[in-house]
Amino acid sequence: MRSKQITLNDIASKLNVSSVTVSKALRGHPDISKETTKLVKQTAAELGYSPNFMARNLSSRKSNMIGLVVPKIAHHFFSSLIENVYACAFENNYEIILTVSQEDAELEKKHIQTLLSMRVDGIIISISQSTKDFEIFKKIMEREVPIVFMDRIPNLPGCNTVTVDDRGGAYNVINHAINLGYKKIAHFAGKSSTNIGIERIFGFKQAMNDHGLEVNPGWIIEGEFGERHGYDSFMKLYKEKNLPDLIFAVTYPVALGIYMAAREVGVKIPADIDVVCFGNSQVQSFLSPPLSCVNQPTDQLAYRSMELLMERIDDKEINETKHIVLDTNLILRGTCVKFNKG
Amino acid sequence: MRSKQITLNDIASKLNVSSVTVSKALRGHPDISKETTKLVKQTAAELGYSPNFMARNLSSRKSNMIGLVVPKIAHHFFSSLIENVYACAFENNYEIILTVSQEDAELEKKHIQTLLSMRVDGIIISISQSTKDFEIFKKIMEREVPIVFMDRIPNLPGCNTVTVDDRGGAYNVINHAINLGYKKIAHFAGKSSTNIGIERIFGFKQAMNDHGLEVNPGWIIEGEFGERHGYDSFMKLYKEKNLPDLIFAVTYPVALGIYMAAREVGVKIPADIDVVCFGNSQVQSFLSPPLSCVNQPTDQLAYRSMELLMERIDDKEINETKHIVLDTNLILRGTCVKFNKG
DNA sequence: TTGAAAGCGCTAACAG
DNA sequence: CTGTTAGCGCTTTCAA
Repeated sequence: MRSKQITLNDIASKLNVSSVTVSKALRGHPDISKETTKLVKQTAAELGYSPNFMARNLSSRKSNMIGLVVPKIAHHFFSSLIENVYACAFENNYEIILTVSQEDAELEKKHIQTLLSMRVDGIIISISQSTKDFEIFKKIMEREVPIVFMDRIPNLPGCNTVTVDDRGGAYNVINHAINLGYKKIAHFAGKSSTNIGIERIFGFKQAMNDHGLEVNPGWIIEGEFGERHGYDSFMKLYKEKNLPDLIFAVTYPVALGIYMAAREVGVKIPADIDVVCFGNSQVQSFLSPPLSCVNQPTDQLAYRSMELLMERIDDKEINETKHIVLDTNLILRGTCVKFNKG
Repeated sequence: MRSKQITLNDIASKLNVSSVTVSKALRGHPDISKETTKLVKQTAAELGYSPNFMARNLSSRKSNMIGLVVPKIAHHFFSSLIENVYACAFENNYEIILTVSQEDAELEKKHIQTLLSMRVDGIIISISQSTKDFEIFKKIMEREVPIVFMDRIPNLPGCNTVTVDDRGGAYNVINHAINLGYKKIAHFAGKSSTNIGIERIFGFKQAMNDHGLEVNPGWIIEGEFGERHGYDSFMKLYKEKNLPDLIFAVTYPVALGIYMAAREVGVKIPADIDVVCFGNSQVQSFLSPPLSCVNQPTDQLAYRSMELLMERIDDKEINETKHIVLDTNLILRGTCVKFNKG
């Protein structure tokens, strides 16, 4: 197969010049005359030349590739994030090597090793919910491969992060709810081993406290970020006959799980119980009822992460660590807009 | 940065053996004694050796990378497809290089060139809706880089394809609807420049014909695959006071656009007008009303495509072209289950 | 069982 | 402006 691949030498010998000349011409190096450059480019096109990135990267010691590690792909938050990272990378002439950890720490580690082996110029990562061992991140940082943590970050000093103001977002939505009249509020929370889990719980509690409301410990239920958590936790409270007036779901899928469970047992949203969640998605306005949420600026998350990473790739000498925190905003739709009970 | 990277030579000199020995040992080559192998692996681990894939690929002329080109990523159909391709690739020790064409033929072409430059071992592609020039695909096939077309395929002889039975799926759902009593049925169709557009239209027409129903030309509206098409087309018919009893949407996003428009003008689904679409998504059951659809087996699409591609990578001599067509199934939820009008 | 030599395709540094 | 030399880190003969 590779026998058919055209190389610099093929072009060079056809034109009776050296391969170096061809190499330079193809890259538009000012060394080479307009004439030659034009001629070279022309024959390259004719021959269907396709530069071998492997070889190029090997000798130039730059790959123009950025590794991206995410926990999931088939969720709106991440697919939107990914799409934006790709867009920004493309604008800046980088290739993205995307890997998916499936929320599994082991897999994540393997992927990182692969990326390192591919000699990516830098890495952007949203860590999995099960990642507890941060040794590998330390190693990467020691190796001086720039890395930026995006949204899901480890509790590790000295690393560059781009996150959303999870605490503030949670605070705002709960504050809004309380002002509406809600008092019995539950939080189907993320694991407190994750930053987003902790921060959202913190914002929730703080809002409750600021209003002098008691936090029922049974109403903070930690779990994973998927539908299952929402479904199971709702069912648990339902069976205990211990449903609150409002549930604040840590993610959109968790809210979906709540919708599912509520429908199953005939509990009406928002008449009997109300729901709001962290994380937006296009289809939320089509749910019944349309789901209100705390909106995360996924485009900003992606672009700022890329910019920060590129900054570090371009200048390895910078030692300060940056923590970019982005604002959220509340999107009110059919839930969490009116208190329905006496 | 690269100065810190450990190479085969570093390990070799530390152990007073040649780099060849190390190379072989690391790959578990039977040439090398158990002892040496063990020793080598151990020191490699100690030193934090990370093999340089660029170099490896360059000299072995195999990249173990597969290029994947899709039109979109933030849509359930594609993200699910991608996730499954990744899973299958991982099981088979391949890396996926994912690129997103954004439904743009030019971008798609660039991405393909990049993949070729990366010397991927093969390519899986779902072509964009605007791809009209198939020259590049011919070139790839001439170059003997295996390529498999998945779901969105070009009208090009001699290429390997894995698709869903679009025609049959469309036929079945319309047949079901007609049996229910629907007669005035519209199809918000895909562009007839795409295979899935054509096939779904064909299945639609055939079902109508088989039941002796007339196809109103104004009720087949071609367009793109996004929300916009659904919204605009609905509004068009609404303003013309020419709404049918049932709309068959070519994709799930198109159906979503219909929901949006219908709500805006106060047309009730399914009481006033009913909707059904091609393509499933987890959230459809949470829509109001839950949306019925023709389900595509994304896992099968992905796995069969990967298998076919790997087959061609492993044996370049095979000349026959394969066309794998997968069955769909109807998922009935809150729409298209009962005819509501006299 | 090990290693020396050659080369994958390209680029960087330097000479001409 | 163009070319020579050297080498990126690895694997593949082939000889020892």
